[in-house]
Amino acid sequence: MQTDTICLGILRGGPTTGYVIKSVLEGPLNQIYNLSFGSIYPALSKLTKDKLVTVRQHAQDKKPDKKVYTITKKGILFFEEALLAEAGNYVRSGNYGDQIKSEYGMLLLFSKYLPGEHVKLILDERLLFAQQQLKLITYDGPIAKDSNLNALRSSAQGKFMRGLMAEVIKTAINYIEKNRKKLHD
Amino acid sequence: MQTDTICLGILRGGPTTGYVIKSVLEGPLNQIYNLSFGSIYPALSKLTKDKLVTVRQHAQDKKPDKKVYTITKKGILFFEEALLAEAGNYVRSGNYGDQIKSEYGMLLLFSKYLPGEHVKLILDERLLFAQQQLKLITYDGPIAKDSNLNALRSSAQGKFMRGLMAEVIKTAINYIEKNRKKLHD
DNA sequence: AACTTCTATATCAGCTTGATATATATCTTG
DNA sequence: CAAGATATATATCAAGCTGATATAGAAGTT
Repeated sequence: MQTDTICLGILRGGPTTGYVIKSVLEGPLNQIYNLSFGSIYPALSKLTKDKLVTVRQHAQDKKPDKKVYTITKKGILFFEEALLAEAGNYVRSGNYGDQIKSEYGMLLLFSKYLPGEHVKLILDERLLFAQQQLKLITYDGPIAKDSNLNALRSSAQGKFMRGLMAEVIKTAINYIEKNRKKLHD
Repeated sequence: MQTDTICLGILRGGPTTGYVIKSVLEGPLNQIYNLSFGSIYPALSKLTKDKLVTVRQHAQDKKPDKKVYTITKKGILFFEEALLAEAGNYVRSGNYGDQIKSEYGMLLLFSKYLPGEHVKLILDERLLFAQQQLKLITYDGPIAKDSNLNALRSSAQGKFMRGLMAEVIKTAINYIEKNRKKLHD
């Protein structure tokens, strides 16, 4: 999905800054997608130039300028057309992620070249990490940050995706616990 | 994981070509990682220059040259050290994939801006695709191609990863079937 | 009081992708 | 059987993305 489309989609939930767009992608939704500032900031500049968003520069006394972006009517139309036009392509992405770079999957595949003790450790750490992720995703308490993230998280779509991710992680944890003996004695 | 390390890891299973390295990554293991030729060929050149692999150029009558790469003793040592050194970093990659670009996840998150009919279609196509993926991963019949892929697929590690992926996909299919009504009426 | 983390924007070398080019062999289908 | 499609095989490159780095004040922690 185009970086532009993703920025517009998040701005559809309300005006916000580039910094917050990144933090939305890094919160409970971090299993789905991520973008670096090096992609977000140029995208917002381009969107501004194309009049799909507007900027209000909050020049605060001593703080650095805070640029709040708002999606325009033109931007809303553009966003919805882009989604419709490209939806078909996204169906064939992996489960869940088409541009997959699973360092961990490769590590396990190659783990036969590692000492058994080390493999044990790697699996222990992994289970811990997975449990942390599960907590992060299923956490339903208040989040400060931004109303934008709240809206996305509590929408029917946000709940659906969080539920899906939680189920997937639980499955993975169970699988590793039951089958790890096959990778080390 | 470095492209170099991945190439070495696959060559650890036996000598082969750049073309086959790509096809190994695209077979039943495609849910874990992928690399383009634009990454693989330069990596193999670099590895050759560093004496971690050697090349035998099979200049066939009319066919284009076939370059078969073999890992050297130096390469084997380098590979195992690299794995050990970096293993800790890979534990904190996502489930499963840290550099996640799930176009589909974003599409579902944004699906509230799409007509219900369209959302229905997207979910139907997705279920079909997931079932295809499941078949590809669980397929246990003979594969021609290369002994390298066969070895990786039938190793304890390969079986473990394929089992994990299969469970995860099954979970996702069940979840979508049970909860899809929340995304369209 | 010192240190760390958070908010906030910006840049850039180096790497990766997806498309494209080239050339032959083999398989498939009307 | 001929035509067309697919598979084998390497290579290149523009466009885009990441991870690191720089900057700087605020707020929280020890």
